[in-house]
Order: sequence, then C-alpha cells, then structure tokens
Amino acid sequence: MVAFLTRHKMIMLYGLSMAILLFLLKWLEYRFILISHSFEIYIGIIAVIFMTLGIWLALKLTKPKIKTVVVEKEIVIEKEVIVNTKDFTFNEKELEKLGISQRELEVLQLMAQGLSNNEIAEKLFVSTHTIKTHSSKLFEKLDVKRRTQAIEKAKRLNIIQ
Amino acid sequence: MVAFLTRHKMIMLYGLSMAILLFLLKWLEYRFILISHSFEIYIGIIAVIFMTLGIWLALKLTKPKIKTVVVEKEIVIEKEVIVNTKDFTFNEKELEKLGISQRELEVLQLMAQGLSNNEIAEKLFVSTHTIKTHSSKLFEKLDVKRRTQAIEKAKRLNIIQ
DNA sequence: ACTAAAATCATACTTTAGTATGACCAAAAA
DNA sequence: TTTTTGGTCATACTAAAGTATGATTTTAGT
Repeated sequence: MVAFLTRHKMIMLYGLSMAILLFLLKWLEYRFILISHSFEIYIGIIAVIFMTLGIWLALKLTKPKIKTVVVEKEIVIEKEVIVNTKDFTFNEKELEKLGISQRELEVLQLMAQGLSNNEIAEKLFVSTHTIKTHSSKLFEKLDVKRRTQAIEKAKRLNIIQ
Repeated sequence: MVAFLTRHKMIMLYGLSMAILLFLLKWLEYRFILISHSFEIYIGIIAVIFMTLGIWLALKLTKPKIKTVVVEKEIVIEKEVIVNTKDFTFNEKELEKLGISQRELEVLQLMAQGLSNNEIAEKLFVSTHTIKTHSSKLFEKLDVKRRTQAIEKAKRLNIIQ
C-alpha cells in the first residue's frame, strides 16, 4: 500500500493539483459572471496557472542526465621479489682492516668447508705446520680462539661465503 | 533514421500535437462564436496549450539535470617487497630423517656459534663427557668426521641458522 | 607395565687443533 | 740498501676434539 503510494506519488499529486485547479476554475467562473469585462484576466490567470503546472511537471518528470565520473582508485599489490640478502661485496675493506692476507683467507675458506689442517695442507701443497702458522695468525687477527669461532666471525663479517 | 526518430520522438510528437491543437483552437473558436456555452471547452484548450508551453519552456530553459555517477577505476600498483631467499622453515623433516634429537640440535647450534665442548657443557649444565657423546652421535648421524664439517653440512641442510 | 629411545656420566685412549718460538726466503716498500 | 711483510718449514708442547665402550636414569610410546 505504501509502496503503491510511493510509486504513484506523481500521479496522485497530479490528480490533487487537477482537483484544486478545477475548483479554482469554477470559482473564477463565478467571479467572472459578477464582474464583467474581466474575461482577459481570467484567461491570463488560466494561462499562468497551467503554464506553471507545465513547468512544474516538466521539472519533475524529466530524467536527469547521467554524468559518469571515473575516479581512479589505487590498489597496491605487493609483489614479492626474491632478492639475495647477502650482497656479494665480499668485504675487502674488512680484510684490509684486519690485515688478513690472501693465503690466510684461502686457509679460512677451506676451514669453513670443514677441512682439517692436514687436508688443507694437502690441498695447498704445503706442510701442516704452515697451515697451523696461518691459522694461528688468523685467530689472532680475528681475535678468536678456535677455528669454529673464526668461521662464525668471518661469516658474520662477510669475509667468507 | 530510425535512431533519429526515436531520439526526437518527443519533439515530433510535440509538433504534431501543436498542429492538431491549433487546428482545434481555430475550429473551436469558430464553434464558440456560433455555439454559446462552449466556454469551458475554450478554457480547457487554453489550459492544455499553456501547460504544454510551460513544459516546453521548462525543458528548453532549464539546465539539464546532471546525475553524477562515480565509477571507481582500480589501478594496480605493483610494490616490490624484498624477501629473504632463505625460508625459515627450519628443516624439521631433515632433522627427523637424520634422527637428530632436540638435545643434539642444541649442541649443534652452540657448536656453530664457536663454543668449545667445555663451554657447551657449562652452558647446558652437563659434563664435557656428555657433550662429547652428543657430538659423536651427531657426527655419525650427519655422516661427518669433524665439528666444522658438521656445522657446514647442517647449515647447508637448513638444520641450523 | 614394559620397552625403546634419549640423555646422562665415566674411563681410557687417539687424533687433531692450537701455542710458542725460531728460522729461511722472496718480494715489495721505505 | 735495508726493512718490512707474507709465506714457508720445523720442534716441542698443551689443550681440545673425537672414539670406543659401558652403565645409569629419564622420558615417552605401546
């Protein structure tokens, strides 16, 4: 019922307006009989009323033009990019700072691979004594006591791997 | 042509109506002179004409109503996110596969930090013997001979760090 | 309740790692 | 030229690391 009223609101309003106008018309017609020579005024009033009604109707009934406004909405999509965290700028500065020589670095690298002093010696074609000397100096320079510590620290300082 | 007719249907209809109305007016005016008491019809005609004029005026003179429709356009912005290559799924499967116990893993981790057997023993409140037993079993399970190898292999298998 | 695995401790031993010290040589820097 | 630095080798020693073997105690699963 309410929906019906809402949907036909315009029609209802129009009907009501028509009723009021007809009433006014009748009243004016009566007045017209009493006052002569006011025919032009009566016509004028009718004209004004109906023109106003027309304007009102037109304004109410025209469909609005649809203007489409495009609003750009940013959507951030996180794209995972796999990047090596370890940069390959093998810290040569650190090597210099610590005064680690090329040969010592070699020994350090082989140590980190899990080789024993003997294996390193064989690989580098030198005696085990030499490797021991190197490693001792390395530990001094790295300020550590054991090879495992040396490996850990060297990796931490980006000297190896 | 059909599209044009459809679009200007209202205007065409209006023109047609006006033509018919003018004709009717002239005819009714003539009838009004001849036939008295047709005053109401004349008024009605006037009303219709002016209402139509009002509608026409309203349509012509008013600015078109604009209904703004906002359409959101999605713009995809790719944001690069740096991700670690090393995933943190600490290889529990590998641990199980190798049969490495929790305690052994602890020892392995402390080893990798460069601690000696004695230091590990102190840290875990056990004797050095225990640590030696653990490490021996670890080396067996990891199929290595030295702690440095164990550390290297464990890191490679993502068991530690 | 029983069993198996895990964790602990211990002794005895071997191997490797690491220290201290010194010597030799070659290349580069002062 | 002399000195420094890096690399080499050696002896002697100490300190760790690692092995072998065995035993006891927890802990968790059947």
